[in-house]
Amino acid sequence: MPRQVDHEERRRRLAEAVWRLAARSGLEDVTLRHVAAEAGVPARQLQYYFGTREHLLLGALEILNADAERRAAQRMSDLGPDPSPRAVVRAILLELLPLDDERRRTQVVHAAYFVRFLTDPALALSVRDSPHALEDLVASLLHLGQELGHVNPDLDPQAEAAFLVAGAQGLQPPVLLGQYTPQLAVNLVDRQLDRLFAGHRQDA
Amino acid sequence: MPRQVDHEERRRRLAEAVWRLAARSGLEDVTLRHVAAEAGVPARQLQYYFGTREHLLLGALEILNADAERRAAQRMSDLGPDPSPRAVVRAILLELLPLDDERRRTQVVHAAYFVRFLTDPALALSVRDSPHALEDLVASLLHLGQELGHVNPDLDPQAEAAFLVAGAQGLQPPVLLGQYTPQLAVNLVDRQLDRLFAGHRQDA
DNA sequence: TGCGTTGTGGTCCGATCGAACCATAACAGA
DNA sequence: TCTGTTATGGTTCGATCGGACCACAACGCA
Repeated sequence: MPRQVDHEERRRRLAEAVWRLAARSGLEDVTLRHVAAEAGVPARQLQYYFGTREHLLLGALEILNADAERRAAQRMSDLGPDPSPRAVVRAILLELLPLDDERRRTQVVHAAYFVRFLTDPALALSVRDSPHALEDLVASLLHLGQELGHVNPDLDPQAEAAFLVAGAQGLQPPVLLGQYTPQLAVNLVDRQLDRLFAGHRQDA
Repeated sequence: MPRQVDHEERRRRLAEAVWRLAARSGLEDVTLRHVAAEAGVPARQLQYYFGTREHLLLGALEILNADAERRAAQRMSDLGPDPSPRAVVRAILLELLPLDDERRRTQVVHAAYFVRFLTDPALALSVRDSPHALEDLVASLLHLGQELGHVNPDLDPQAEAAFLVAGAQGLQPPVLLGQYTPQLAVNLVDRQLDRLFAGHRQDA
């Protein structure tokens, strides 16, 4: 194999150019020429590494999702050993808020792709593979919290988890638009956690 | 004035074609030719009634927003005279869910425009004119509910209102993607209303 | 030293883009 | 009936689109 080149590295650089353009003005402006100019390479490279524009969009999204997942996993393990259910739920929800440039970028790019998710079957797989994974995870943590006596045993973990996740996701637009500060969004989430983790009985 | 033509009617028809295309595959496919074909008119008409493509996108969005506002107002008045705070809050939140074709279309088109809202100053005005109007309205209704003894006086109306609205808005994507049924989303909202309108003291 | 695979750069093609341009049909008022 | 505004249709332009094509540089292997 001649001309040793790191394919993954190349694809990542091109994908990053796609993200920047998509976040700036939507998929509309993600043309092969613009991406090439943004990445500082001849347009021909895009064909070589991704083939068609459709594959470029799909590939860029996959890399973005893989990155986001890795960062999320990292922040989860940063919680240390044996984190409380509340801390884990909080970390999950904060992952859904645009609290830094990486999360902001991920969420804006997802917004740019969203309408395509509705119709494009290839892209739909990127989001539908585990539709309720987050909600189920939060629900199980709430259930665990109930067993530990941190959470009111009367409430329905699944329903509360679903609304918690929806709430965090619904806080994205106003924060991205600058209507809410990130801090306010975090406060709103914490307030809900205060309510749920009210500690009805400290003993098991 | 010759050739009596209802301009508003024409612009509406063209705007509807924009909505259909935008909802189907995003702003990317909203080209002058596609819109003309979708509306069944020569492309020239779009120039005449909207000027540039940019003005077409902006105009179509304004008509969409005006329609949505009118429908919302209609459903509010359908609540009858002297509706309970809970009924009004519920109606507001359900307006944010894709429960029929019109709401679904409105919300999908908004999603298609979203990334533009972040950067395009002209479009930003369409959403930023009253950033907290909904939250404030819900908050005032929760406060009224507290005075009527329908709502726990301990909770913070503004914070709960903000999270309610965010939650409803965050339920849009899973419903649009078919991961949640509309009925499930409504149930989740009603569950939160059950919690908030717990009726701590029935007398004032 | 060739040889064949791998990667790069530049160019070209047909299609389509947004928008300008022009001719003319329709019709209210003089 | 004539006139000028209003509206419509069709055509054309330069730019840009996605993607195909071709020549060739780089390099491991025989």
